[in-house]
Amino acid sequence: MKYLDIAEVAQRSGVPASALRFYEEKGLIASVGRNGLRRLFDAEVLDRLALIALGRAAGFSLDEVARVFTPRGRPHIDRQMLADKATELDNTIRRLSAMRDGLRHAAACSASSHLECPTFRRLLGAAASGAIGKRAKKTPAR
Amino acid sequence: MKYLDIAEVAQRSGVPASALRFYEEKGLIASVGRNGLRRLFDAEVLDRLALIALGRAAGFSLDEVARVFTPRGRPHIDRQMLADKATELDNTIRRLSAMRDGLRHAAACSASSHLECPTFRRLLGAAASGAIGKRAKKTPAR
DNA sequence: GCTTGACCTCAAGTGAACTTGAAGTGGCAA
DNA sequence: TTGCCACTTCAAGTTCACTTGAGGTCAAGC
Repeated sequence: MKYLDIAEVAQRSGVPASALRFYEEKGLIASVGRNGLRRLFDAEVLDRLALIALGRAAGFSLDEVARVFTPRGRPHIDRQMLADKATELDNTIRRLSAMRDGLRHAAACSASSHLECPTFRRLLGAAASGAIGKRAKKTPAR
Repeated sequence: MKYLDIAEVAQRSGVPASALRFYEEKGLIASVGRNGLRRLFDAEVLDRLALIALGRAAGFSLDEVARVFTPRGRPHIDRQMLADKATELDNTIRRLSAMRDGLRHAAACSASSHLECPTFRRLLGAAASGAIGKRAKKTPAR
């Protein structure tokens, strides 16, 4: 069988070598051996990395991914966990939709100052009260 | 007129005093004077804080809020900026919706291993390819 | 007048997820 | 055999948004 060296995994997965080493240290992935100093990975690691990317995209922290997605060895994913995460995403989506609508309105609104626009003020109130309270964030590009 | 001391602002806005000092240092808010050592704030600061919360909820960093939301003194919000942010939110929402659907499916899917489920693998592919690539994150509760 | 304690400043710490740098190693081409 | 250089390790640095801690001040109540 053909093993992949870290550069190849990095290239195929788009995950930098430094991150791969970091993931290995964290127990998220495992190398199958070495060629001299160099780590060798099984091609399966690519699935694993995809799974990690998926978890991260769904809002799991790396620690959560480590705990939830890979209890031991082969990934064995808890269906309830997935359903819960889906529900959580639903709430996030609802919040963001409200935000988007508010922003859209504010952008189109003709009030001289946004602070005078009732819709904007409602948004403001929601944001202040924490009814929105959470936020959408982009991953630092990678 | 009545000025608010930092504890009052903290209490009314829900933003801890330490964060208020931090915001002042960053130029996001300004105190109008002192009573002895103690900062005094105009009640207007509450609007400002709501605006900051709104910006953060919409995905702006504090630096962005400082630049975009308050070019100088009174907030003067760029409508184009708002529209852009709304569009960005739209994309985020679309991505998250896809994620949610995928998770939902995976949770219900009967394939023995998620890795054998075609829908799950498609999700995996999307996550790996960066088609999803960004993530939703919660603000640390506050 | 004196104590109290909420506020002050400034520096350092936190946590997540990596990246960067310095110094070292070893497989492979010439 | 030599030398290259992509890889290695380990420690420290980075960014964001704050929080925490130590040591200090002062308006107000008794």
